[in-house]
Amino acid sequence: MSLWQQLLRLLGYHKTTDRFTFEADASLIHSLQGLAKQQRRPEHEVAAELLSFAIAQRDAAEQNLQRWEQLSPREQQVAALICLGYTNRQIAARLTISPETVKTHARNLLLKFGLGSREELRFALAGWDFSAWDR
Amino acid sequence: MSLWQQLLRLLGYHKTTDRFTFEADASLIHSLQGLAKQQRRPEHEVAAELLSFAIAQRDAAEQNLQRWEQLSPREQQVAALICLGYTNRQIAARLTISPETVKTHARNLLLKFGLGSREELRFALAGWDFSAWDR
DNA sequence: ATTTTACCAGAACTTTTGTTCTATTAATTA
DNA sequence: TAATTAATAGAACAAAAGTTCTGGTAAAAT
Repeated sequence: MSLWQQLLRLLGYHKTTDRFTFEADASLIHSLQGLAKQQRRPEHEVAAELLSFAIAQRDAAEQNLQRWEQLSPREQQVAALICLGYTNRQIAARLTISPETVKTHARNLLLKFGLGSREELRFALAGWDFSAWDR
Repeated sequence: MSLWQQLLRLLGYHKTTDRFTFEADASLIHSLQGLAKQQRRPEHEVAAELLSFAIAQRDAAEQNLQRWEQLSPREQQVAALICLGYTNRQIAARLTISPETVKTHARNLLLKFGLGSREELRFALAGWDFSAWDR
């Protein structure tokens, strides 16, 4: 019985793996084995924990999406550019407004997110892809 | 408890009973199903991706530990307090040095980490527990 | 019709971080 | 022994973010 099948079984699944998924699993199996050996724990246990960790990350991302949707168009623009790492001055130049206005929008959107700084915003939305806003 | 042990603990290095693991799996199944449904993808595929993501996080943490160990005692102090969210002034007061000196140590430790700002440091070490440095 | 609210715009002032430089000391290297 | 390096300490200046305030307009509520 393969590791993946062990995992699926642990998770209560009884599906067979197709060929594509198996290839991806090969590298995962290797990583999992390395990690499990390092931790001296069974692979399936390590895998379950890693999944739990990853899913928690996703749940937080879901909540942030709801907050994102409450932003005004302008606030979303500013938020995206903040997360892309631009300074107020750079954002201002891009949106043809003043840096002070950027700060105002930043303040407002942070309030809607319930965050205290743009660093927190960048941290909260770290897994998001804002490349579409970077034209 | 050493920092390494703290880190391992944060990374979830602890023994669990079969029973605990089983309970965790039930919630995992639920979460996985929800996520897979949302993404309209097979559960095992989503799980593989999540695992991949989680393992990448772990690898990065390992690398950061090596960099941490290259820091001088003072640099570790400053790094820990930075990650706990203190300002230069606050750190200076605590270590009875000037804020300028804090900045110098910050500069030096960031160089050793290969990072550009304290925000990046806080991001890189986000999963670490620095409470022991917060007396 | 008037008031309220959300959105967009902006400025003055403060705080914080970043950048570049200087100096001393102990340990190591040439 | 002199030179080099790492660690620790510090300051001047610049850039960036944070804080508090103001103002105009359109739409919704009173």
